[in-house]
Amino acid sequence: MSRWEPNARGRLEQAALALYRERGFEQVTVAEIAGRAGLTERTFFRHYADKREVLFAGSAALQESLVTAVAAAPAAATPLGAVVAALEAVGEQFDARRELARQRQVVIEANRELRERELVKLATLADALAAALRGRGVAAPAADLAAEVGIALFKVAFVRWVGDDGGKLAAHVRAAFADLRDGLR
Amino acid sequence: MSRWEPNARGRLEQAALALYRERGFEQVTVAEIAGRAGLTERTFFRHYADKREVLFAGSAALQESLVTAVAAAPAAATPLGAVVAALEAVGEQFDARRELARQRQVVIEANRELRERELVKLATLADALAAALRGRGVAAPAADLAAEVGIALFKVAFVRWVGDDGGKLAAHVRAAFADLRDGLR
DNA sequence: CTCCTGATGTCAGTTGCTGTCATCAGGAAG
DNA sequence: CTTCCTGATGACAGCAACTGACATCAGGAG
Repeated sequence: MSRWEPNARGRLEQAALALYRERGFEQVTVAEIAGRAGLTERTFFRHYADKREVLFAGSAALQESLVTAVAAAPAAATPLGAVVAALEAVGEQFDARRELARQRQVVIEANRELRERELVKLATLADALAAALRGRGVAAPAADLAAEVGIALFKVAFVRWVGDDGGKLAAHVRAAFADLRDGLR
Repeated sequence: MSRWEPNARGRLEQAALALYRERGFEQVTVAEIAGRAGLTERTFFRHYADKREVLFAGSAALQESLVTAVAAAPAAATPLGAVVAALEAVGEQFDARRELARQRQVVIEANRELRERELVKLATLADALAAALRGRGVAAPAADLAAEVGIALFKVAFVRWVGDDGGKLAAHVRAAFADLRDGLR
């Protein structure tokens, strides 16, 4: 038996989401989150760089999945096509945790600093996507553009998915992509 | 003659940019900025909500210009076409202050919190563009998509413009738009 | 002349975040 | 078994961002 309760990070994330939902991000102190998780404030900051980051622990895994999926897209796919395929592929990760994603999104949208942080995560995803595209031989300017537009599609699709009980995220990604094609016709 | 030196905001903005360039955003305290501007820390926070915001004073004017330009686009223009036309129209505002924009961008890119704030400003612009499009009778989903994609084009064009001495921003916007069309062919 | 307004100063306080050192269970090495 | 080391944690002091409350006072309105 180990000296401390296991899964400190998980406890911190749960405590933080619960408290943010109860009273709002600004009304919660880091000391309270740590206390509910049976830890101290100092330990919170050893696991998360700041008070916002605790809500974005999953973004690294998402990025990895996306990059892998881009690399695995058919060789004949266009840059944007590969990105869209990758976005569709990770859709299941969201579908499986619908309720958690919804709660998290409500908290994020209620606070400016959290919206800020989310945008940074999306921009980081765009950078990673662009790098993955370059790895497929796509030239840098085209890779940047496809990645940015892909993230724009994802943002639109995600909003529609959160508001659509039961629908699959991948379907919304495909729909947004189709809308873009139509809009450019 | 008035009681205080005029243009307190302008002095704060100049002092902040100068200090951020000299030592980097994190190494500068708000008290120092205020001191260089002949004011106190408390007064700084009366003009700007936080230490980052002082670098983004111009974004409100930019948003207003963009919204006006979208409203003024030809009635026959597609949603994305109207957004692109608006982006081209505001290009001159940037061309006229090339060096200032460049210095500001160097400071912003050197710091994570500032990059975060910039993304928020761009997202806010996207929201305003979408609203302006709805004002032209564009349905909400198409308006959101055109606005997001328009901002994606702007981000790409801006990066290219900053790295291209002498080129006009509007030209880079047109080029990015053309690239997108080509990529979807 | 008086009163009011608005930009500023002063000061105390909360909290996010960091540096530093102490603690101590359990595994590795002897 | 004893010793040493490692890694996660706690304890504590401190800085700086940001806020609320109250004071100040030049100049305009009346």
